[in-house]
Amino acid sequence: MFKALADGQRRGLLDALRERNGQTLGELCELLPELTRQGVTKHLRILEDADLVVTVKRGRNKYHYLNPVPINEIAERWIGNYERDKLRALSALKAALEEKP
Amino acid sequence: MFKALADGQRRGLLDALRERNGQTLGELCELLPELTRQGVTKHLRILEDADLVVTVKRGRNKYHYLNPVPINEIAERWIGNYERDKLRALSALKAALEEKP
DNA sequence: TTGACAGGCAACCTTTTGGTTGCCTATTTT
DNA sequence: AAAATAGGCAACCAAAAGGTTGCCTGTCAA
Repeated sequence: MFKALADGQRRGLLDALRERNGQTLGELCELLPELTRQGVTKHLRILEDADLVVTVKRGRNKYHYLNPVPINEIAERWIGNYERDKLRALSALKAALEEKP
Repeated sequence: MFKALADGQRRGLLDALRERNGQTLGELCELLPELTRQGVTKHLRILEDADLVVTVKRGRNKYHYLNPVPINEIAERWIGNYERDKLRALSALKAALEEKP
């Protein structure tokens, strides 16, 4: 899940879907001209496995939709925890840096 | 930055620092007994480069501190954007899935 | 001052990741 | 029915990530 987000081009795909949801593979390929269709497919597969995009196949097309749920989970569970400790960590950091050698 | 967070053991190190801030390399090594000291060092280097931990060297020890700032930035910039579109994306998703083939 | 302790550096190895090419299937369109 | 369109699958390849071993440098304590 973090791994899926760890690649810039994949984040780019998510951004593209955020701008216009429900794009097909071909449309998304146009946004990454430096990659082949299969390269894009692989990235989308990873995003799909991470449940960050969800797809609908209809006819010979496959439409890709952004799924905001798992990102929300990250925000709430992981980042939330660290946020909770934000001030404490910052003050500990400050204290450590201010101690005289 | 996302890459730094993409590894489970690195997230484990951050968790360890969240529990007790300012640990030395040796202490952190005890938390990952399956890795050698140098393995842990490499992970810490990556976290340091990503500015997720900050270190203070004193004497022969090096103390590691969690830096909550970049995580906060992720939460605000990246996740915030997607959050903003959360409802919109969800409804688009729902609409797409409900369309009859 | 000698030895032990904490950590750094560099070379090396293995697996994963990002990407490609080539071919195949299914749906449209004409 | 034929040709074009949209996508899937599998094998292969290069580069990067994760990890190891071996040795070297500082710092503290006996």
